[in-house]
Amino acid sequence: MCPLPSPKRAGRPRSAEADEAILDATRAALAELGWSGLTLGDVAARAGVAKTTLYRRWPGKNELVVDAVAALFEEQLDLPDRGGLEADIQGVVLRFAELISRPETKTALMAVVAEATHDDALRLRIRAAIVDRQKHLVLLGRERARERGELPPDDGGGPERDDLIFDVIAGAVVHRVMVSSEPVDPPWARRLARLLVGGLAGLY
Amino acid sequence: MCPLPSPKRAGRPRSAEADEAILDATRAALAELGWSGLTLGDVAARAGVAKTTLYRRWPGKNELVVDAVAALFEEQLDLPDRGGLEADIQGVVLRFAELISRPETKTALMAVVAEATHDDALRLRIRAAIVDRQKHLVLLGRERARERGELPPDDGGGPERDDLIFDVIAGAVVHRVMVSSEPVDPPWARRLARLLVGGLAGLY
Amino acid sequence: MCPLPSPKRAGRPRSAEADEAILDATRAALAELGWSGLTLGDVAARAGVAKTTLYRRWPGKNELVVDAVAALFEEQLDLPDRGGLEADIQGVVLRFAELISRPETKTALMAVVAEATHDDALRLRIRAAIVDRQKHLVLLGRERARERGELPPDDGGGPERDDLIFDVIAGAVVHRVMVSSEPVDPPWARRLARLLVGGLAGLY
Amino acid sequence: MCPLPSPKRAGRPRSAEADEAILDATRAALAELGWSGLTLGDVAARAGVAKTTLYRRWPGKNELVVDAVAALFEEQLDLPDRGGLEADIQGVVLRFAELISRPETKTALMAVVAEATHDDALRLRIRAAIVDRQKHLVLLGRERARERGELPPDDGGGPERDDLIFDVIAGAVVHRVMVSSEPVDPPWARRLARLLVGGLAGLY
DNA sequence: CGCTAAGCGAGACGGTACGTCCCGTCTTTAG
DNA sequence: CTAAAGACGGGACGTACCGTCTCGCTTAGCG
Repeated sequence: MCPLPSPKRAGRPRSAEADEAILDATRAALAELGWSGLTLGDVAARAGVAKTTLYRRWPGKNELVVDAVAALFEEQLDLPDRGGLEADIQGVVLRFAELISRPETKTALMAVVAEATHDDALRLRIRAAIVDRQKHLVLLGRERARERGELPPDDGGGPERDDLIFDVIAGAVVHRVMVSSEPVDPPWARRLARLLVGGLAGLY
Repeated sequence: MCPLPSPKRAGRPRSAEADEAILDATRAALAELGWSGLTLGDVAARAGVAKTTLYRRWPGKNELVVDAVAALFEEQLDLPDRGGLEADIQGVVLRFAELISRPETKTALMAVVAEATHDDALRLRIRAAIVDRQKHLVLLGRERARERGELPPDDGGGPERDDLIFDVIAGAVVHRVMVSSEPVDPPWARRLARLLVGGLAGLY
Repeated sequence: MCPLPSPKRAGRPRSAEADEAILDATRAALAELGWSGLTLGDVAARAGVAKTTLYRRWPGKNELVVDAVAALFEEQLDLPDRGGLEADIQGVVLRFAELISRPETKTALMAVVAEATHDDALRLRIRAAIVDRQKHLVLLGRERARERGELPPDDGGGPERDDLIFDVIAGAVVHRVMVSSEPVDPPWARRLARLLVGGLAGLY
Repeated sequence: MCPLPSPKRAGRPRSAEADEAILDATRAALAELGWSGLTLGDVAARAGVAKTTLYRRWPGKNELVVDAVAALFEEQLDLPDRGGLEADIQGVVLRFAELISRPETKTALMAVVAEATHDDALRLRIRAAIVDRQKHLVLLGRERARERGELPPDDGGGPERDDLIFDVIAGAVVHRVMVSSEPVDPPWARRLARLLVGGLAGLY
């Protein structure tokens, strides 16, 4: 993922345990203290690792947190086929909500996105590690809908439509959780899914 | 607005110019340095004011920034009637996008929301100063649509529907600007509006 | 001595107690830990002071230690008249030895002199704060000897003779204490004094 | 000399080139950076050697520097007979001055002596490697003077007199070079020699 | 002649101190 | 009582070295 030194190196190799311990400690500290309370010295102490070891791998708080959070998104790439577009959307919504409602992601995601407004490299990292993985789920759902005939086949409309539907789903979930501070429960998810299914018909 | 109005006080009164200078300096510093680069000492220096003066009025960075950004939302409460639901939604979307695309809001909004995950008072302040004002626009648009007969009259469905449509609109805009880093231009706004108008029909 | 800001200043004035506490703590830490074990953070903690307070007054370890040690030399400027040149020299020797044999000076003096080989400002500081005060005693003794007629009056021989006798006395004492690690006791001092008195006769 | 000679060892023997390269690099780094700027990592890099190689031979900075400097004193053990006590003293003085005025010795000697105030083993090492070699010269000069009849034969006065004259000569030279920062040139050396010859007459 | 024990380079490791920056509070003088 | 100025105690920062360790690779000598 992030620390990818050249495959064959002289000297003592980096400890893989340390990597894992640091990321675990980061998530724990985030959940406990929040973004602004997160201290790299504290993370190092929790991980039983020297501060230098941490800085050898990540340039700073932002990048570390992105990787720590990204790990949570890593294996969530699949989604059961629920048999219909509306049900699939509802599933995606609940999956998103589950991930971003965890205490460690809730406090971290917005903060790193805020930092990314002044840091292009960070933005790319976030996109590669988190956003694109979420997007994959949305596109997967649309593909299934096409195969089922619920949506017309790809007409070469380009990626704009991808972006629209992804921004709507992800944005709505994030906004509800973070700004409105309301839970994303199955009823809400179903209403959102119904709204989108109804609207998509008119778009294609 | 925010600094405790303290109706009757002895001694030299507080300078009103200072308030404005501080908020202006805060916005300038935000746009220039981003949230994490923002320093209260630096804001005070830009405003030509002592740090004490600043702390006398605001308890900390978070609250100051909320007020500084809220001022931008203050007079944007109205929206011309564009004659139809889809056009009105498009108008709201573009209005939102315009506000949160400014450099000072872009970097600040996400950051304070992130802080608010661990600070209830801050969350209330954000809601009162910013979110509710945005929400007002959305509700205003729905009311007009009802008056025009584009939507059925209020059936007492409660505030859930308000929350859904607001989270969808605001969330989509924020996500496109902040996460996808794509512009919210009239074509995109129109496609979003069409999606929602299509979907709303099925919800009511 | 060292922190001499302009006489009239805005803002809170620097604490004189802090100055004294820092210098005391420095001497204590020196005596306890030696030069290389001395830590500015530790000094600050002993003095009950923040590290920043310390750095606001002194640029680094070297300068702080010079001032801390110099304070010991400050009031040792006088010397009782023992009635004769040899006795006066013996007195000076014992006085020197007493000062540089203290644990805090013993470890510190050589170290700062070593640092001064690469730092001209430090060398000047040492000279002004410590060396010149020692030298004063030596010159005082020679003046008395002239008044007593033990030495011929000043023949305009210039400062070279001052330097010779001072380097010999101070150097011998320092070398015995630091390098030979032998005590400077009255018998040794008397033998040194006799050597010098005998030799001085031939020089003038 | 210093790296444990370990008469019989299995495995690959230690590189003798490395030893020399390390000591050379140490002297170069000392002259360039001074004591406090000297870094074992830097020495290793200059010597083209791994840090481990260095630590396998010396326990630390102090010991390494003592050995590096001592090498300079190693072959300076002899002194031409100048035909008289005063001339011999002058010769010794100039020889000392030459050695301790080099940039690498100037900065190193005082520093290791300062460290030795808290480290007995280091003090012994310094004495054996450096001080005793200097002392040998002084005693050699006195022996010659006795053979010439300039000084009375050894009356069993014990080593105290050795220590006195040695501390005076070495101390004066060191003090002039390090503290007074004045050159030890032939005129100064001659005046010091004359002072001592005159004084010694009265001591014996 | 091939084993084996040590040396060697490289560089990661846990740690300590550094000197700086900012925080939020305080103590001053001036108005 | 406010304001500007600036020192204060405190805490985190990111860096530099320390001295140790773990690697993969020589390199000698002994069996």
